[in-house]
Amino acid sequence: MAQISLTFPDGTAREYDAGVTAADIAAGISNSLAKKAISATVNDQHYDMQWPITEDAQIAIHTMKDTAQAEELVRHDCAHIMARAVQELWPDVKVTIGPVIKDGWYYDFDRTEPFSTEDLTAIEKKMKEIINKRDSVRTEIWERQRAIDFYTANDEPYKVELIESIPGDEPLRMYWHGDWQDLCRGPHLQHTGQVPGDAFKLMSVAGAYWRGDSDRAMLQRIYGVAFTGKDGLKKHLHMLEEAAKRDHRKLGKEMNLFHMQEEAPGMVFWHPNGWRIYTLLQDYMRRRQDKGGYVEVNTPQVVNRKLWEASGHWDNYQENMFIVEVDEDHAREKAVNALKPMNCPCHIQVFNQGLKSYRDLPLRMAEFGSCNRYEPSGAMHGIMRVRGFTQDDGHIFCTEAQVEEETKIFVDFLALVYKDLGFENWSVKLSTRPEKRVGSEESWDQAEEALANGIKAAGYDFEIQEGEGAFYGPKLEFVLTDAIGRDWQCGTLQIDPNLPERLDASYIGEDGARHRPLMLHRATLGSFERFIGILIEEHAGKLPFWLAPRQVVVASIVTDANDYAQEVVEALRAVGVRAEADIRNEKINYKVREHSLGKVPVILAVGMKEVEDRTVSARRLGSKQSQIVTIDEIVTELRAEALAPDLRD
RNA sequence: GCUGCUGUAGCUCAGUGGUAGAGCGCGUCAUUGGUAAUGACGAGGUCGGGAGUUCAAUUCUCCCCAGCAGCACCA
Repeated sequence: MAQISLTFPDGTAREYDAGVTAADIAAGISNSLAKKAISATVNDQHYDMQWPITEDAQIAIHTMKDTAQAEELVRHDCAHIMARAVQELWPDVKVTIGPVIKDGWYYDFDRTEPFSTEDLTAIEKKMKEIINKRDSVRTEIWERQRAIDFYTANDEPYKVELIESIPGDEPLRMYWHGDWQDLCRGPHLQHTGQVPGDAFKLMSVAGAYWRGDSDRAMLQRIYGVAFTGKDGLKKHLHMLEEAAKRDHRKLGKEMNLFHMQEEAPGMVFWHPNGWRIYTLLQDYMRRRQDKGGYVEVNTPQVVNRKLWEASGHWDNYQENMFIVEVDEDHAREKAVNALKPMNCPCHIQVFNQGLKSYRDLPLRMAEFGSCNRYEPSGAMHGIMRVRGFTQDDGHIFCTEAQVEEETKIFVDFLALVYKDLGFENWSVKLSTRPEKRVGSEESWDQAEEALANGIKAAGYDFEIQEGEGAFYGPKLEFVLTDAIGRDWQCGTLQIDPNLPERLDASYIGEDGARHRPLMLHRATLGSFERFIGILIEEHAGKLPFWLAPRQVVVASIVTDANDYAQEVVEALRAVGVRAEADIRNEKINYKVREHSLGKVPVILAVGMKEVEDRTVSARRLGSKQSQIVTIDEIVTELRAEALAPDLRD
């Protein structure tokens, strides 16, 4: 038999027969390792203990201490164990797929009856039984047709379909533990007992379409989380609890920022506190955009269908538009209008007024544009996904040659804004040409390259989302993450040669002839609604001082200090700090507690001592300590802090 | 839009086939207190909307609306 040489992490190399498995190797090293081993990394590939190794390789054998590998295996085995538990409890349930995801796994089942909360408990119990059986995991490679015949005979139509959709005719890997069997790439643990029985939990059931296609069967998906030990699970559950406290819907209520109600689903009623944040953010963005060379415009909310027909929205986006029919007296037919779902067609109307020269390009046009989209009911989420929202929208009219430079300028701009607003972690995605698209391959090549180069020039890494671009052009997405780890696209930059064409935008070139400009759709925050939602969650409601709707409360300790409290408030207001007096007949403890819960960043307590000394006792949100300072000192300090980042020196 | 769950006082929630309860908040009074809840008393609800079953529905059934989780969607 041929010999191969395997090199271990400590650098030693050993000779083995070709086809040796990690299990053999571990057994050759020690009994305890053979028991503890869970998998191996062979030349950077994650190997099952049973897989034969046929070539010289670097090898590392893993135990549960190797968290990355262990978590992957535990979660993957949990998926299988859960599927087995479900089929043992309800033998007529059909299995489909069950991948590992962040923190856990899910598995999709086809079952007529819905899974109830009690069912989940029963499944968990059954899973623990299976784990306690310590059934060894066995794997075999099967010919494709044999696998198809097997699943056909076992009445598992989804598995048959899966195999048929796998391209090529390579043999497939089959796995067993006990009598239960699944088609799976692996790797897996050595036996079910290697899954810690106290470190997983089934979290929820929800519907999910077979193969992610809304035209196909709705399956039932069970989500679970799993870790390598029970501390991991405990930490995770605690993290979820903490995240729930940052939820912008909860904080929005607690801080009295906004509300929503049944009569206007997906529309925000901004309260004074929330609207303060909104306008501060808008003022800030306006100043930034002015400095960034944008011209601001404002365009109509209600526009006749003719424009939407010309732009293509009428044919492609109608089901997402609020349509307004007006039955005018004496009119032969009803006037049909739509609330604008996007600002771009209107911006081209502004661009089209008067002849434009190449000297006008790039022309950066901005609008805080209110849009309405009839979003599917299930898509709505707090103020992050709504039907009425305002974009910090902008369209850059430019030539192809200017795209790369404009991209870099925009990314720099966005990075500056995100930094000002306290975001360190955001990611960029480049979505490339989709299957259904317009335009030549060359123009797509050029557009994708320009975006990639622009972002690289700005100094950021990006991830490519193959085929996720708009039908008219590629796009950059700037993604922020909410409290419980859901990603939200906020900023965007999209190249669009299509709309200028459809709406006949042109400029006079150096050569005296008419040319078509390109249009770059871009937004930095995305929408104020979504961004404020993210902002609240990122800061857990404790907004930076300049954005805090209520900045200072001056709380009197005794009634005799009330006038003085009012005087301090006036001194702060005179320099533009948002201050209010709390002279209610309540104890200072009560006032401190209430305003702390209300996330007011600074509480100034004043009693008789402060009245006599002309001082305040200042307390920062989150701090247990207070500090005695003079009125002048606190006014100077807070006045500086109240400035938006772009107004500081 | 799809699957499942939920909807009771301003908020958070308990509860029942015989038209409802707590805590907080709110109002009044007392209290003048030193950095995360002072006390007493009081007001407040067609139990999401509609229909049905029943002597009787907030409770059971159906339809609708909204919210929540996930899926799909987000040119």
